[in-house]
Amino acid sequence: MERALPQSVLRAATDRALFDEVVGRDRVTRAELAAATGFSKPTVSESVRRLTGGGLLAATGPQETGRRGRVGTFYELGAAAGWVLAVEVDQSGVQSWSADLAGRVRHRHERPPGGAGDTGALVDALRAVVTSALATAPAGPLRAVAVSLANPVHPTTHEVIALPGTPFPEGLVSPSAVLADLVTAPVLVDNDVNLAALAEQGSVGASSFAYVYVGAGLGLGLYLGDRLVRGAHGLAGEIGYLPGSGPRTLAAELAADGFGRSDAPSNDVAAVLEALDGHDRRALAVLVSAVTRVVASVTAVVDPEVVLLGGPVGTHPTLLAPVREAMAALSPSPTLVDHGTLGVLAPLHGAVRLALDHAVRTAVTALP
Amino acid sequence: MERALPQSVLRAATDRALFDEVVGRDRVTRAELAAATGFSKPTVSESVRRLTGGGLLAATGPQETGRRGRVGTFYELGAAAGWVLAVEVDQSGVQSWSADLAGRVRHRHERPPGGAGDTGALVDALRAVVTSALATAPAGPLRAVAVSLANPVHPTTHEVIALPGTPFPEGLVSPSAVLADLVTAPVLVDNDVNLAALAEQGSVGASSFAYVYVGAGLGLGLYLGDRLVRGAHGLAGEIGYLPGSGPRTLAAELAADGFGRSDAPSNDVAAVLEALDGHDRRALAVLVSAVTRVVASVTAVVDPEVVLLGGPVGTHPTLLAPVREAMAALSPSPTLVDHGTLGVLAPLHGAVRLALDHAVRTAVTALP
DNA sequence: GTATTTGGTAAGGTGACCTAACTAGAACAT
DNA sequence: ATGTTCTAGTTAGGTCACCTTACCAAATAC
Repeated sequence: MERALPQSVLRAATDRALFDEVVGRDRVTRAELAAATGFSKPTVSESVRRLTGGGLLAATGPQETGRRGRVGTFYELGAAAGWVLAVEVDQSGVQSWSADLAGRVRHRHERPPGGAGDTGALVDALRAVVTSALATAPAGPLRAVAVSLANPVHPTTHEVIALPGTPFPEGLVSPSAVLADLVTAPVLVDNDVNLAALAEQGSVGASSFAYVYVGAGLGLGLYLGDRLVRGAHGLAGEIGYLPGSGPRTLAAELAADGFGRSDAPSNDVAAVLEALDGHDRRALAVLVSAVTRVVASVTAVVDPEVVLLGGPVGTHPTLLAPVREAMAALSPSPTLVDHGTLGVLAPLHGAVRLALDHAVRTAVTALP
Repeated sequence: MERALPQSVLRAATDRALFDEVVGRDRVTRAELAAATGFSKPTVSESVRRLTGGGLLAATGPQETGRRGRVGTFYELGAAAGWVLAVEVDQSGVQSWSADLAGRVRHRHERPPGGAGDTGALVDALRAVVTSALATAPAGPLRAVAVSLANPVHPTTHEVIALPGTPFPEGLVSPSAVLADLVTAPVLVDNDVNLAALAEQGSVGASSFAYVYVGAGLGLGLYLGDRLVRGAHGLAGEIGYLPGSGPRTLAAELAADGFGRSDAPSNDVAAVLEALDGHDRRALAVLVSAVTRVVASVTAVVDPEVVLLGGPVGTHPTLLAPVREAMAALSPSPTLVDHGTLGVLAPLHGAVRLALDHAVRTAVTALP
């Protein structure tokens, strides 16, 4: 057995807490930090010295304060603290956000999709987007890249997992390999729905949380006990494989119910939305039944505090009320069901959060 | 924000690691501990001094060693380190195990069940069992009591949750209230299937693990990322509420399929087992379909490394092969499906583990 | 101009860990 | 039998991350 807790984790935790506090408040003095975090003034001074030394924080000019005594030195996020890059890769192309370490998005870039199944075009677009992002890089080092991918990803190897009938076969690339020569920062890769869940969880704040995505594919992101649940093989949330009402999977039944596309193994989102907008009662019934199956399954298995519906179909306004009603009749758990609020941007928000967390954690542990 | 990590967590972690190492090896010298854990010899001596001072460890006589140099002082679990009490309360009565802090069971007690729905008899039996256990108490203080209950339990309040149609209505008692005047140690209460999962997980060692119980009731225990998942409202694993093939829940469908008892809202285990033993093809098909629905749902939602089947019906030998086959056809995840090995004793084993963990953790943090 | 209030530093202490160098005691070699 | 060699454990002293207490510094209030 190895050392359980090296002494330095204390220091890293302190530095992290103070850094987060500064970022959360924009501009603070050390005295305010001490009062807010409970650390002693000398400890705060020591930690802030490390953080400014590493460039993560910077002293700023004095500030008019209504208060009485001496005006203190204010600190804020360092100008060259660095940045993170969030990239989303899906059927609608490649999109990136460059954000500073406070999570503020500075630049956006995108490229249209190549043809369906055209992996070469996708790789080119990914490299082009990252190249543009690097060309307009904010000050300071790039500390982490997080890539959102519309395919399952292995939790430890970051290898993309090929499933039979994936709606996004061109996405079977290894972003870390593709970007290896462009970028030295660590490249984190995760499933788009997992990242959307991470983002929506951040808005809701529930520590036990599920995000159900209904669009071209069916997906689920789970956040339990302050951690994203990715599954032993990266296949947690692959709810297309939930059992349907027959012997087939839910995804297969939806396809057989006339929601599949003829040109790809995914749902025909446009057709579904049209049917819902036109108050097609059969379409509504089928979708409500499918979404209810998903929500009921998740509730029965992990009993989250909140379930949010997302994706172009999941956020359709006609869906929520009947699903809630069906759940109330079916399940004894008072789990809340609602719409997600971040829309198509959820995965990018989640990627920023993932990259940020990694960036700050490593930066803080590497301090002098 | 409060202090993130008090310095003393380091000490507690060290003491805990060394205590566990001693328990795991029976008798060890400090030098061996230092080598095995990576702590320095002075640190080990210091920690062992605290642990012996608190009675958790004790020095033992010298031991023949084939080695060359000086013979060291051997340490083992202290004679008066204390004990924990695991209690199971279900339809077959009340049963208790008294175990020392190494988890070795020292005494067993039990009482037959009262009549169905007779809460008064149940309370009496519970108090009688605990009274007997206290009468034959091992040396040292009782450090924790864990109660396994065949009903869902709220994760933080330990309140038992009443579900409509529970097969065990007489279990709607608060064990901590019932035992308050008998016992001063903390009383932990948890669902029997959760505890069974904890126990089976300990045998298997997978860090992402599900336990499916099929008996009078349907239940699921989940262990993800080194933690038991209890759900926001204590209803995680209530898989009777999974959607079935129709609009009803799986439990309702099983009942409608002729497996329900006329005298209680639960499955007729004797009838099911008889049907399976008699190679009743329809019964087998219905059960395989139901169990497959459960395993497939769990796999699709959380993708565990291993799923074990437990309970009188779940461990029936005719079930495993067809369920595995159906899963292979249905799910892309290479999740392993197997039988649990602890049988009806799983919840008691789990209760011991739960009580032990709590006992050792608190004992170690309270050291001088 | 002095009192008050607030920001920050200096000095010194504590607890949990470390390494290096020692003593204690047994087994083996000659 | 006596020294060598090996293992167990202690002592001494260092480091690191935190703490408290006391002080200095600089602003506003009166």
